[in-house]
Amino acid sequence: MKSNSVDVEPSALLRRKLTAVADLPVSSLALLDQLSWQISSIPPRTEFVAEGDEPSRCCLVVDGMVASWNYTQSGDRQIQSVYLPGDMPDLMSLHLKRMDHFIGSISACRVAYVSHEDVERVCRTSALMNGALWRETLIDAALYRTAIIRNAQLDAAERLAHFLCELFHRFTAVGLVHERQFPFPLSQELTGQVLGLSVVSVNRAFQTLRSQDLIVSAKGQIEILDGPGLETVAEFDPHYLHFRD
Amino acid sequence: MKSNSVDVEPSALLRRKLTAVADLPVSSLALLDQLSWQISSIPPRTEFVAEGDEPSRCCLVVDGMVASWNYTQSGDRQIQSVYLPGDMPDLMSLHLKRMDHFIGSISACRVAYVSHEDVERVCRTSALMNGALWRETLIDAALYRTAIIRNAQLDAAERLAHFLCELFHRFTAVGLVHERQFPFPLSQELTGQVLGLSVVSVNRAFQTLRSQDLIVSAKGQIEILDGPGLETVAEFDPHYLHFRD
DNA sequence: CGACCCTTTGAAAGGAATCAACTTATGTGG
DNA sequence: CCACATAAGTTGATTCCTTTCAAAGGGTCG
Repeated sequence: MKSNSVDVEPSALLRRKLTAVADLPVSSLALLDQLSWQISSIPPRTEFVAEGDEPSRCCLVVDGMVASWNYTQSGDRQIQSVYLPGDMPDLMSLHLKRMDHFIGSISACRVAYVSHEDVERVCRTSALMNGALWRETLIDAALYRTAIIRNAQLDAAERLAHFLCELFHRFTAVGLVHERQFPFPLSQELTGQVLGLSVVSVNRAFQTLRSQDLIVSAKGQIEILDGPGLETVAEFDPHYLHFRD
Repeated sequence: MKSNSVDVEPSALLRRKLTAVADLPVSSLALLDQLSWQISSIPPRTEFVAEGDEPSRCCLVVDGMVASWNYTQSGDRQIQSVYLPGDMPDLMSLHLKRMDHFIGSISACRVAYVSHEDVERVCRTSALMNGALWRETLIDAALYRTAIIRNAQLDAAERLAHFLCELFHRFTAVGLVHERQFPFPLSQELTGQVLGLSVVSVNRAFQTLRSQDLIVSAKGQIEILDGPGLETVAEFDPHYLHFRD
């Protein structure tokens, strides 16, 4: 029986994520066991961190999909990034006191909270862990940079293709891809808010990719039929994800 | 006589920049004097860090304007961000070994190089300095996030207005605004590569802002005639820059 | 079964890209 | 100091992609 959930133990999940990017010694990784987590279940489409907040804790996505966004004056929402299990959407709050954006759930999800104090203690104890967490925030930044390029240089179908390639690689890194399928809980409306497109354009972009037999989408899942083909359409180069291998 | 150059002493410049964002004790800031800098003059429009590089040093912009970019397969260039005096464009190379983008000069400029070793020593010595440098990379990330929103949600003139507001605030923070004027060495072509617009659209966006008496542009300088008006057009909220005050 | 959300489709309107040309600086060498 | 070359800014006309508007299906769930 395949499953889209992962190890519920937050420290183990984080260990896995950090290891996907860099080779850390066991002695450093063991420090993660000193972190005290508090697990919380969150309904779909719920903001749980708001712009202007000054959090005293960070969260780790355990399950489901999380996103960060902002609003324009006309009330439109622009999603900046999505976060998968193993990601820490507000790790930046460790050093930027005031949130400059919102964070919320896309699907129903579970997040694990850890106090800034705990994280800071780990960082002070181990320069390697300090570096590893810093690196996580730098990879987030690399994703943002790539989103800038994606939205500026690619047309609707290419943009969607690129986004799906990114998700495929990121889900693969945390072991959530089964038979070339991964969770895709975003409605076309929300997908549009990620890609800077209207719902109508997203719908037609999906049709384009489906008609080229690149993907199949059904029931909140995406199946990649032709990975290389999709990456060609998207001009996708996974280097910016900074995964090992 | 007004001047657009700043203190040439890199450590002093960096101190000023870090202080614009957080209140650091003198004892921590003194550590910056331990950094050994090597100053280099760079001609305009010169790539000095390439995608794929694995730098062993970081650079600090001393003078002029620097940018980071990538190329599409068709050879188009997309600029991700611009860097002003006091900024460290490749600070991320400290923890991301491989560059996923290019860095180069817009105008003629001077940069000061410092070895990763030196920076790492300062980070190990002081948790506060470690946090301050980490924060710098997080603010870069906040700029990227805002660029995503800017490019997705604003039309041509609004986008340009937003970009100019950002530059105005950032130049102000390092003391390079005189009589509401700041350096703007970007051609309209390059401005388009920042904003995801064609030259023609940039040209018309400038005309729009000028015709509304919001700005004047001349000789590589921008003068803000109506700051509040410009910020209204751009829906600009400076919180994302995370400056103190 | 109906309410609701999401997806899909068609037609029209709009903003930006593209193409092409012209003007205005900047700069170099004869 | 002018002739010429080159880069940057400006303008108009056309094309194209995406948005917007409007409405019709399709699925889910109380």
